[in-house]
Amino acid sequence: MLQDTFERVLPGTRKSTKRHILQCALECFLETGLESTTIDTIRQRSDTSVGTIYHHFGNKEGLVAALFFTALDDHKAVMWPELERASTPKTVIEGLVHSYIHWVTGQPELARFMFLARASVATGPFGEELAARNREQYSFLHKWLAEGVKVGDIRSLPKETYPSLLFGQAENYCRAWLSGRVPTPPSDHASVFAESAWRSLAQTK
Amino acid sequence: MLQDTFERVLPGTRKSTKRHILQCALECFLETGLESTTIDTIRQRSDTSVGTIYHHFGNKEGLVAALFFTALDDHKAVMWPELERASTPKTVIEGLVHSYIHWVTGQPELARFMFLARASVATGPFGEELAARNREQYSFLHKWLAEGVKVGDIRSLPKETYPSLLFGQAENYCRAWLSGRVPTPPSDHASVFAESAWRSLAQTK
Amino acid sequence: MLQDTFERVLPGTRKSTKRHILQCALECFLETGLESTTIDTIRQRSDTSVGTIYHHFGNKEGLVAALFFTALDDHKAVMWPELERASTPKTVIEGLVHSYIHWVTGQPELARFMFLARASVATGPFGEELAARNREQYSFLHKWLAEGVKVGDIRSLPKETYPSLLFGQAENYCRAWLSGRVPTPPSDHASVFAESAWRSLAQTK
Amino acid sequence: MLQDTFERVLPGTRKSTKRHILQCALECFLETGLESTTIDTIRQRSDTSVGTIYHHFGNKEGLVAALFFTALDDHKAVMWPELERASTPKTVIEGLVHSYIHWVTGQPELARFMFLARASVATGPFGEELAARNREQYSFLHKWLAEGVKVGDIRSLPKETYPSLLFGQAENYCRAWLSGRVPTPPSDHASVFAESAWRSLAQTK
DNA sequence: GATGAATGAGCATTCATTCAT
DNA sequence: CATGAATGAATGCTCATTCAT
Repeated sequence: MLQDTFERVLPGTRKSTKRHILQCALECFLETGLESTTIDTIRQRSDTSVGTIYHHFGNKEGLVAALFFTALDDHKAVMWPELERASTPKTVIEGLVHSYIHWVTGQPELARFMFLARASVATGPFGEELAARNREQYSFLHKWLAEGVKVGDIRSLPKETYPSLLFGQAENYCRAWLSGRVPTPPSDHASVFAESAWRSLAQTK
Repeated sequence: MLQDTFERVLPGTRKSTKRHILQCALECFLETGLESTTIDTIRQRSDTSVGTIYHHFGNKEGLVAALFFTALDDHKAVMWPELERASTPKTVIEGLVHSYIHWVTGQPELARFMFLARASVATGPFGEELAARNREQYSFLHKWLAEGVKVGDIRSLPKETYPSLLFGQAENYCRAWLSGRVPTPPSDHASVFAESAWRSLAQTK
Repeated sequence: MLQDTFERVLPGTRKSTKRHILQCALECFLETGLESTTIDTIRQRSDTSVGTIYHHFGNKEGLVAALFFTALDDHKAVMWPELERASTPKTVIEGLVHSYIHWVTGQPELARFMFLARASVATGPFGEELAARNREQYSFLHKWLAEGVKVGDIRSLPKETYPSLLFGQAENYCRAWLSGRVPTPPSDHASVFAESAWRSLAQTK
Repeated sequence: MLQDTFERVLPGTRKSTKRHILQCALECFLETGLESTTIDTIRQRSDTSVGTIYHHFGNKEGLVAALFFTALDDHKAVMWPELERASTPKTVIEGLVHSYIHWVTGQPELARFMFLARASVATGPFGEELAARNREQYSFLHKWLAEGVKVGDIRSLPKETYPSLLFGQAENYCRAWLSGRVPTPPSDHASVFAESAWRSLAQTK
């Protein structure tokens, strides 16, 4: 299953070598952590050479970033459509939480890697790119919410609290599941988190 | 202000040297990260010698753990009393969120350090100690919630989702604030998160 | 101007690719040094491929040697004729110094490269070829000087000191100019060095 | 003999380890060249550890610089006194050349190393320090020469040509000797170079 | 001729840790 | 208690060179 992650995620990437290294690196990072994984570990697992790794990714940071943005793209592709589904506010809000949980449950490796690598990527040379993508992603959400506030469906709250109210609970549980602190997959509780998000955001008349 | 953190937190520690090293190490870890901070960096900042550092903390992991459990103790001392305050369920739930946010806002360095070091401590030789403390801490909470469920104040939900529902939103925002992604301190939005937590957990009759 | 160096120096080289690589390699070596210049740097600047570079020059050492001997040929072509000009000893000696300075001033890139690469070439597999060329070049000079000594025009001195007495001062200044330690081009002081060389070598009756 | 170089040159250096590493590094650099000598080569020869080498010198560049400035100090200590010897201009000029040759002949290892490392040091982070020392050193010489010009003993020439006229010939021969191109030590020809320098600089009435 | 992916030995440097003083 | 010289395994990365296409 893990073997196929990048065939699905990066179907355009013909170069099997590059994709293969990404796959192996992901496994190494998840097993051993970002800093503890050495280039040589990845080389052994992927059965290539350090030269090849550097040829394709420049350096370790570049490899991490390539992996991270691949995950981000995949995450985004699952999340976006939800906002555009014409439906009631409740359905959209709950749909967003469901989508988030669906992605994490479907791609636990990529999800864990994103939690693992976010701080590192944000600090490194690709930090600005990451920040830009985040801004772009949330601007859509904020536009949708602003509309909901105007119509009287959504509570009027400080803008910066919305993402936390919407995803905070689900994310917290996903972290716990991904790190093994709780055994039950978030998908089993998706409705709980979806409903709580709606309770948190809904304007009660 | 930062200078006094450990005088308040570790009033018993007479040895100014040890406390001084802890303070300097905290600053280094926050500025440079756990792995990137070297013993020599801490030595320079604290103007001692590597020998002294090893004398007091055994090794780098021990230094991190000392710092982490100091923070955990402080955090716990602020959080616990809340559960014991006799009051309405709503007040207790909201009080817990307020306490959490109060601590993070009052000890941002320690809070950031806890987010920074948790994974490392959990994996290392002090992992079991950390897990035990967590179990102990949450068992009180779960007992209190079970009571609320029985009485009909609290929604009956999977036990493992409660912590996420209670703290997830506040924690998510605190992370964002501590990492600089949002500028407004969580204390400014404490009521929002407190109320949302209550909405998420309250049994609506 | 630099663009044309090899069109003048290597007019026979039809293959513009080869000449282009030589030109780019020269620029790289001068800017970054012999060892610090990598094949990949040259590849980037010349917009070719490593394969092409290796196809034409065998290896890095071969590229350096090709450049060096090109410079040596050019240098020789300017210097030789001077010895054959029928004239007074003074004119010949001064002419040699003038020629040397004229070449360095006219081909500062090649001259700098010769100073840069001589040690490397002398140690490498082309060392013997270089030594042979040097012997050949100086044998003419020594023959001419021996004649001058016999006739009583030139001081009788240890044979091995003549090259140093003749070119040492000019060379020292040229090095200083090429490395930027002095701003005035050697051509401005050519007569000073020419006259001093003659003073050093002339038999005072 | 080589063993004692640094006991004479750095008598104040008590730390035998540091001095020992300097000595071994000098030998390695002379045998193998600056770039081709690896830290590990020096470690093997000095029978210490890489950690110790880095502890004392920071990095390879620092080791080269330490060696270079040690040589420069020694060179300076031999050259300076000559200018202060009250004597005829001819004696001073010839004395300077003799001193130069005497130092090179007496410290061939240090002399070779200076030729080897100068370019590297000049380009690196210690370049400005080197330039400053050179300026200081030559300012004395230029003052002395200016006096000689005023009195009518020394030819009036462009200031920047004097060092080349004075030392160029000797230096050129020393380079040839140190690199093995000529077998006879410069000391055997010291008078030739001293006299030629005087001929080059003397004002002929 | 031209290309560039692949190779892997080799290198400078880092850093936690030890221990004699 | 304090010091800091010494250690050496480990690591990220470089780069000349090869070779299949």
